[in-house]
Amino acid sequence: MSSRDAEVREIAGGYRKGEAARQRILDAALDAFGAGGFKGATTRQIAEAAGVNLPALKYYFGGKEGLYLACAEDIVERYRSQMVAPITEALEGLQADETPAQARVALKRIMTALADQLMVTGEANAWTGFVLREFAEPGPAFAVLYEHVWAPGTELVAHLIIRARGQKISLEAGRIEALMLISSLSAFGIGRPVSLKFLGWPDSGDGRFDQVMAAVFARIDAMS
Amino acid sequence: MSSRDAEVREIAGGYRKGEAARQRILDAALDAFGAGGFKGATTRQIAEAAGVNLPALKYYFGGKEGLYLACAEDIVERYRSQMVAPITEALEGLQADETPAQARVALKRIMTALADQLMVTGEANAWTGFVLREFAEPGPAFAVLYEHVWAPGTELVAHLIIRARGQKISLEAGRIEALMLISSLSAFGIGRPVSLKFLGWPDSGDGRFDQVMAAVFARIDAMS
DNA sequence: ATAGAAATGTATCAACTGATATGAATTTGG
DNA sequence: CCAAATTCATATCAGTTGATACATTTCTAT
Repeated sequence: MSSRDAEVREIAGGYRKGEAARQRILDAALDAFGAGGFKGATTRQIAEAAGVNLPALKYYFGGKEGLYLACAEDIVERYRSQMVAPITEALEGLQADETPAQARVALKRIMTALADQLMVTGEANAWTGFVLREFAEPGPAFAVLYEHVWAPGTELVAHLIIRARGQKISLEAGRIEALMLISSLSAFGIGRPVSLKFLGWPDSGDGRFDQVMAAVFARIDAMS
Repeated sequence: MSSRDAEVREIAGGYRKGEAARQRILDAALDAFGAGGFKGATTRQIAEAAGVNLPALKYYFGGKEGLYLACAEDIVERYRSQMVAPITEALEGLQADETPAQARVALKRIMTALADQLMVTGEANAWTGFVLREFAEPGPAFAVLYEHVWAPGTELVAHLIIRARGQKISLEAGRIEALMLISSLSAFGIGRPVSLKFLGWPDSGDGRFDQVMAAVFARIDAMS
């Protein structure tokens, strides 16, 4: 009976006070899971970082696994809220018969928004770490991340690339190029600390972002 | 005193019998650490997979952390043995004043050898997982991997790109391009299972590798 | 073959981890 | 203000993990 309380409470809003705690736990869990993976993060560490006690995790999320899954859903939500605009814009362009040049513009918008999430946003570290670990060894959160974020996003980029190339390459070739274009950003997502060290950059602020995007744009412009 | 036995034995060859066990442990550890990270792998799991008992890990490597570090050194060794040839070849070309076209050829060789390690080699999964996790959250093995593998390899690719572009871009721009070119392979390294699923490929055998390399080559040929 | 070194095996410990039983404190609606 | 639901805190359990003390077996050199 007490094991069902959490689920019930989660669905039916209920009191307002707990929402703050719930969010703090979610944030702390995202950081912890993103840094150390599922097994690398401990519930005690998360609880302490969130400023709550241990049973609160069970109370709000049913347990460690439920918390992990809630993190995945939260990531999907944050991703959606930032990417909806450029994605719908790009989809409209594809349905209309846009020119290769127009497709390149849409592709640049998509990649900029994506790079912004990876490089600039504060929670990026947790975001990328979480997704990457889940992809490296698919777990319970893989399905939701793949279906709602990765697959549609990559497919969209693939179609934009095909359009940018004047429909002269196959769907498969477009998908391969899309995978490589997107994963080339991982150097500044999950691999950011290493890349910054390699470039001798103390931080990734200001013009740094523009320099990286210039390289991405050059790559897109080279699609003929 | 017993804690120093392992180090002594490790340095002075000693008896031959143990080398086989030592190697089995190392292989099992690479798989385990690569799949689950440092905390995700348990010493019992490694010992069982290696067919030895628990204290053997301490006996041969001093403990879990020593084993982890030994894995990093092993990775460096395997990388070196496969990459020495194309790397020295490329270095010689750079010292001679090779043409952009020649630089592109050398670059293709490097990327092919790298992709071969990431995509084809059987132990690739463990390799990429291990390196990636260590880069995501630098631990004790980071230094050796960065200094001996990542930094020199990426710097070489950067110089080749600059040469391929007729010395018309800055060192920094070349480094950024190098980071992105190399990390674009991660889609088929650490992200291989997801990429295969996305492409609808049941496995990554045969012509698959060629298709990916065709995309990489096209990207290199587009450097003008 | 035999002494000593090397390798393996048994048993166990202390710390940590996730989970939860239990109850107190707090908040909400009437 | 009060009863009920919600939120939070204490204490503790059972399982796991890394480590190690200790005994035993196997191997090498002489």
